[in-house]
Amino acid sequence: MSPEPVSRRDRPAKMPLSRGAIVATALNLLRSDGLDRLTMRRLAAALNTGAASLYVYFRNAEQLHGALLDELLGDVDLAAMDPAARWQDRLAAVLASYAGVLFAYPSVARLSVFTRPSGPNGLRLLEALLGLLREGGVAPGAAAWGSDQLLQYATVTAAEHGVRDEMAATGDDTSDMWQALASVKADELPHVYALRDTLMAGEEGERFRWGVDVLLAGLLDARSGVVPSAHVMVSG
Amino acid sequence: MSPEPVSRRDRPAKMPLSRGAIVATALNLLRSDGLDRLTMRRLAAALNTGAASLYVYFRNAEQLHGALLDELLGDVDLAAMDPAARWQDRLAAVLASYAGVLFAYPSVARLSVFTRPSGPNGLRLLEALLGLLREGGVAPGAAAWGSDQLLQYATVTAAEHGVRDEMAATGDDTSDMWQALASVKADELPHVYALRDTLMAGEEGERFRWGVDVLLAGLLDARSGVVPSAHVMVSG
DNA sequence: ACCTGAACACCGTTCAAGT
DNA sequence: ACCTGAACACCGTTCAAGT
Repeated sequence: MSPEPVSRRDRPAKMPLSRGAIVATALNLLRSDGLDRLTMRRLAAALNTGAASLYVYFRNAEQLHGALLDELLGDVDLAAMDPAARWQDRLAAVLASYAGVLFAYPSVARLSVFTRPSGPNGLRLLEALLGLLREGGVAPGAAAWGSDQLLQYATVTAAEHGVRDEMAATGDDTSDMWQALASVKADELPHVYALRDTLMAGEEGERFRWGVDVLLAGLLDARSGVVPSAHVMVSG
Repeated sequence: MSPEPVSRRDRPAKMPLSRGAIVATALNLLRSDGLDRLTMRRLAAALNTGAASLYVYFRNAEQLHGALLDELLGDVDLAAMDPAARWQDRLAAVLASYAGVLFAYPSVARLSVFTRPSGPNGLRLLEALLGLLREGGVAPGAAAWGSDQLLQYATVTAAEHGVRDEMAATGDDTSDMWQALASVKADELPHVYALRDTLMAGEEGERFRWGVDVLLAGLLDARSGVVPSAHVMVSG
């Protein structure tokens, strides 16, 4: 018998394209090469097809990124702590789990700053946060707006961490901010000068937890803990 | 007499390149075409030269973006209010002025999320914020870390506004989040369902001011208003 | 030192043509 | 309906060669 013809360019046998197969392959490429190298062309090549084929399943690269983000959010632990713990600690743990997922994919964190997670996993995360805030006695309106602020804070913190990582990897480690602070003069910018060490001090996780506590204290504060009443529309 | 030779490709007479000239031209291109179209090649063409010439003055595109950002921050009004007003209101006004500058350059806002403003104008803004927080009685450590959180909040809010603007301009106005919230079922995600209108409600400036107040209340709170003491290094 | 054309190694997206 | 090769209209950065 004659040998079976090998599939094009000697790649593993082609499986049919599908949103799921594309996302799975994209995730692998993301893990191995990072978001910058996850291009439509390279992804298509990994799937043994041409870039044009991807546009049958995703309107554009941005929509693909959104699907990737939600896939990743499936790893967030929504009950990341002893249910007997204080609600604040459980909320911080959920946010830390979310931030941790983004830490593991630094370039995705950067992307997620501008892509509110609206897929099923993103909505589950939102539900968990709202539940914890309501449990803690945060008013409905403040919970709604506050959940957004908390999520935003965690996302940006993770994204900044990712950018720092990339800079370190590039060997571009002399942060402009460090240099700028080092040359500040006491008589020109006295507050910056006095606090120049504290501004950059602290371990990341420690600062993150501190920032979450600031937001929670603010949300519980009597003066800021409610939103303009016209916007509180509790339905259901 | 023979006619004077026109300069290459009939452009205005070439002035010598310099960091200043490059930044000025880049700002014009930014205003007219947006960041996405401000490429090294197009910028060089506007300066009547080749892209390679820009690399004499800027290590790469990112460094150019940083210079652009600091240039823009020169427009931030650091005394944006009656000095007799409450420090909270003055601080909110400074942040609103900062956010306003970014609103005027939506694509730069996106960029500034990952480029801490470390130029002279950025440092002046930081000095103003630290001064106001100290005046309000916020402890040194909390002022240092809190100024970062406030700046981050303003930056991301402006950047999100910019992304929304761009989507509206593209006609891509059916936000994924809106669609997702509309199809949430009461029994699956009860909190999200109950708050689905409030989550997206509110005018941007109103939400922004509310968020600033949450952060300030949190920073003034006795429990979160201090940072781990090991990090408070007041020098000078 | 400063400047440049040309080259290198890529991009996202569209479209006519195939199956 | 799904898939594709080829084309369109671009990118950032480097480098050898010029002035």
